[in-house]
Amino acid sequence: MTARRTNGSGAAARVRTRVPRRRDAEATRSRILAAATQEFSRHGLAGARGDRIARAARSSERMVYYYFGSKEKLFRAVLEASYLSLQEAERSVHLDDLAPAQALDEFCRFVWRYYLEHPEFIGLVNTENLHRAIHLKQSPQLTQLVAPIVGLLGGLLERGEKRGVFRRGIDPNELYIAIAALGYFYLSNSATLSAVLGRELRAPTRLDEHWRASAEMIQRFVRAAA
Amino acid sequence: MTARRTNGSGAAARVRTRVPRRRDAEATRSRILAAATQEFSRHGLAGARGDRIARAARSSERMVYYYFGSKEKLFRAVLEASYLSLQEAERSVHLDDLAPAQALDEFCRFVWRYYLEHPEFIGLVNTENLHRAIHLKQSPQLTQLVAPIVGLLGGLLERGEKRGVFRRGIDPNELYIAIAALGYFYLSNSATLSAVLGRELRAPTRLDEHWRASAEMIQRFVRAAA
Amino acid sequence: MTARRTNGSGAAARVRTRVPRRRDAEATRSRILAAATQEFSRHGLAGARGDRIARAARSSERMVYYYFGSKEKLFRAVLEASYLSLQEAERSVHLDDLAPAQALDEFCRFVWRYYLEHPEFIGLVNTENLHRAIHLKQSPQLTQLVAPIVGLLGGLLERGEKRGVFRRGIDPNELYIAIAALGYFYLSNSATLSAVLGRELRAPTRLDEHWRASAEMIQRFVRAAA
Amino acid sequence: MTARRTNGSGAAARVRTRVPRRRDAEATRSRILAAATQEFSRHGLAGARGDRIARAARSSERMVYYYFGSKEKLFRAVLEASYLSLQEAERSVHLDDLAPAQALDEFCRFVWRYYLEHPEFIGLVNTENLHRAIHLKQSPQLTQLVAPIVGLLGGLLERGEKRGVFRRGIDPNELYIAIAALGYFYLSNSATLSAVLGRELRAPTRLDEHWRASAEMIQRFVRAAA
DNA sequence: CATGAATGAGGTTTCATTCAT
DNA sequence: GATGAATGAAACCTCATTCAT
Repeated sequence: MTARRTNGSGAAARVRTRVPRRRDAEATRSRILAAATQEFSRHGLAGARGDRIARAARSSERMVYYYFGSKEKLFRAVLEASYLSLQEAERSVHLDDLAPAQALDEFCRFVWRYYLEHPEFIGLVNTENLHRAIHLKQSPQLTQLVAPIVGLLGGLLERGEKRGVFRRGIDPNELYIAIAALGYFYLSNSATLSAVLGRELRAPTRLDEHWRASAEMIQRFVRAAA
Repeated sequence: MTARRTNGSGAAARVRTRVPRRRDAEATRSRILAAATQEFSRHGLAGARGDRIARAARSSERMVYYYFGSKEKLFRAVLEASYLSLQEAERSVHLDDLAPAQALDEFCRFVWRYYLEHPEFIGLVNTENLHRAIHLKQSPQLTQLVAPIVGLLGGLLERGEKRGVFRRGIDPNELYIAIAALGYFYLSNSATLSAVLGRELRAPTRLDEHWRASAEMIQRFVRAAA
Repeated sequence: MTARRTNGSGAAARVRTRVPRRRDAEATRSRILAAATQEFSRHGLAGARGDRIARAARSSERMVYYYFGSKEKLFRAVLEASYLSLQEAERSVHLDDLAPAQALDEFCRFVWRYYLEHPEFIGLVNTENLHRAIHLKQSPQLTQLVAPIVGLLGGLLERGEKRGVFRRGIDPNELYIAIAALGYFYLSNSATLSAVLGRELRAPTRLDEHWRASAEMIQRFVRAAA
Repeated sequence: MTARRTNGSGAAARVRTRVPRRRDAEATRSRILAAATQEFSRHGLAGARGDRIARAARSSERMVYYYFGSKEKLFRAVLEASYLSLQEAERSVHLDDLAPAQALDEFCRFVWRYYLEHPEFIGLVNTENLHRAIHLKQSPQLTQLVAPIVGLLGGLLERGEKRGVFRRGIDPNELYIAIAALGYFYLSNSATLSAVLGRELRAPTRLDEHWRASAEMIQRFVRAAA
């Protein structure tokens, strides 16, 4: 029912003989967080199971409560961590050195790649939307989280507009949503869409085709009339 | 599981015009189905509660099992009914009398409206994607369900192409997905997006703005170069 | 959930146009009884399922209650019918024309054959013993049911004793029990015994061997010392 | 399912001699097992009730699942424990120091006594036979369980044969079955037999008489012709 | 004579969580 | 800091049975 953990991180134990469990505790905590991220993403909040999280984290259910207090608090912790990861990734996006159209393409690619490589993020966000974002609203640090990235887009639009390559009057928020929508929806709904369209949307060629079509759509949307 | 009874006992109906509906199987069944549709959409499969469904249907939990056998089978029935409703609605879309661009606009409007007016559909589809479409795959009648509507789009693209108003080489499947994505994602994720962008996406003006921007994007995507 | 029965026993309907359902009712009743016999025998009283009985009888659960009132009453009816069948079969045993030893052999063979050919009887009796014979005790006609057959055995013992081939002082009741035990136990417990002894007790050769050994044991038990 | 804890915390035991046994896993587990043994024996698998088991074990239904996982697994555990108890008891039978006939008598007495003193065993075995030994077959350790005791009988037969007191050609398996049959059937079916024969088979005198008659029958069966 | 609809009560099982050491 | 034992509440589901026609 509950896994035992032979506490034998040899090296660490040898180095710090007086503070033996310190790092270990942190490690346990983060293994639980990682396991919970997968579990909540794959099964939703109601469908997530404490024992599966404990097992996947090579810890015990008791520890989950020890560190996180309750299932809901654990979910909030997972959600916060996931959004912060996204924000951190976004910070690595630098578009200033590129021509506007190319920069926008780069941005689209970033968003698409992030969703593609972080399926757990999509699952968590869907779950949170099922719950009408109540957990998100409880984490003040997460509100207005996307501001910087939208700011980035806004700057890019302005730059492109000045150079005459982008048309005027495009709302950066709407643009952000459109870019997100084209990638997110495709991946989040690939299972039902594949069934219903009768073709496998996760096939590598299809994924690539979709990203290209999406980027094209975004470009044509912002492009100034020739 | 249980036979349906098309309630057309003409004589009885004539005698008692009030139709007490106490032992009306079809009515009970469909009240349960409607209640379950809401419940599953709002809480997912794992989060849905049998007693809430029973109460909302003004029936008993026992009846739920009498008609549908199990929670999962009930979910499947709900899913089938929802997809069939969509298909039926799609059948009412006629685009042949309109100019291509206008027809495409009409199509976008239809999709957007459907999602807007059927939030329960979005909830169900999200839930089904969480489950990797296992229930959908078990309902053979639902596979290839969207084929007709994609065919419609394909015909439209061809027509526009011939008239020289649409460019060539656009995959109707991709176009369908893009149109769906722009509407679905916005509504499905409005809660988290509102929190994270710091603005209420459900405000009537915003909704309208979004539909307009989406339609514009689709038009620009297919439009032949001037 | 419940089976339909297209009531079309053509011939009967044609012959008696005024009393159309009479025989049908009787037939339904006895199909239910037969189905219940199997079900109770195979699953016990608690494990028996009304819907399985109804389905096997090509009738409905409602009819079961219509004819028998309750599960327990149905069980009693089954039990009574089964014991009466046994009694009837016993009435066909005639031993008077045979030499005592041969007659005893014949008797053993009868008992063995009956158990072998009526596995449902064994199941029912086991079930009734689980319930400490409360149903049997409620059916006054069934008490003292075996009296005649024990009487038969008693007569046989006397006859053999007089001829000097059987020894004295053998209780016919005990003899009856012993004969029953050797056959009943073997068949009733064949599943666990086969598993535990590591050999298939139901193999035709084994069955025959056992009957022979049992008959031999009985003969040696009653035989007068040479 | 859950690890056992051999309750040997010496120090603690020394401090509190009363042994409060409140959080004693092994004790709880075995109380549940004992209660379940009675319940399954008395009511069969389908008729057994979880709440009765919990109450009799002075525990909770929840604990039953904590330790045994499901009703069926609990039944399997009960069955295994019961068969192992029998095997253990059999190990205490030593026949080598007695003359063959006397040893055989001793053996018969042991079997009879075991059944008489372990009515729960008979109930369980009957239940398991109702289920065609599916649980027994799932417990590999229990297959071929009776091998040693049959071996014992085989040795005894050989010994008696050499001394000329037992006749040749007797299958120890058949002999074992016969001995078991005579005792088991009498006790297992005492309720129906009593009703049907019109005499109380459980009366102490009757019990004794039966054991004597059975032993006599076995002796006469194996005895070499004078 | 027959039946589909309905149901209360209770069955087994699972869940998130806390106790006691 | 960590753990195994324990638990109340409620989940899903099944059963024998009755209602209303």
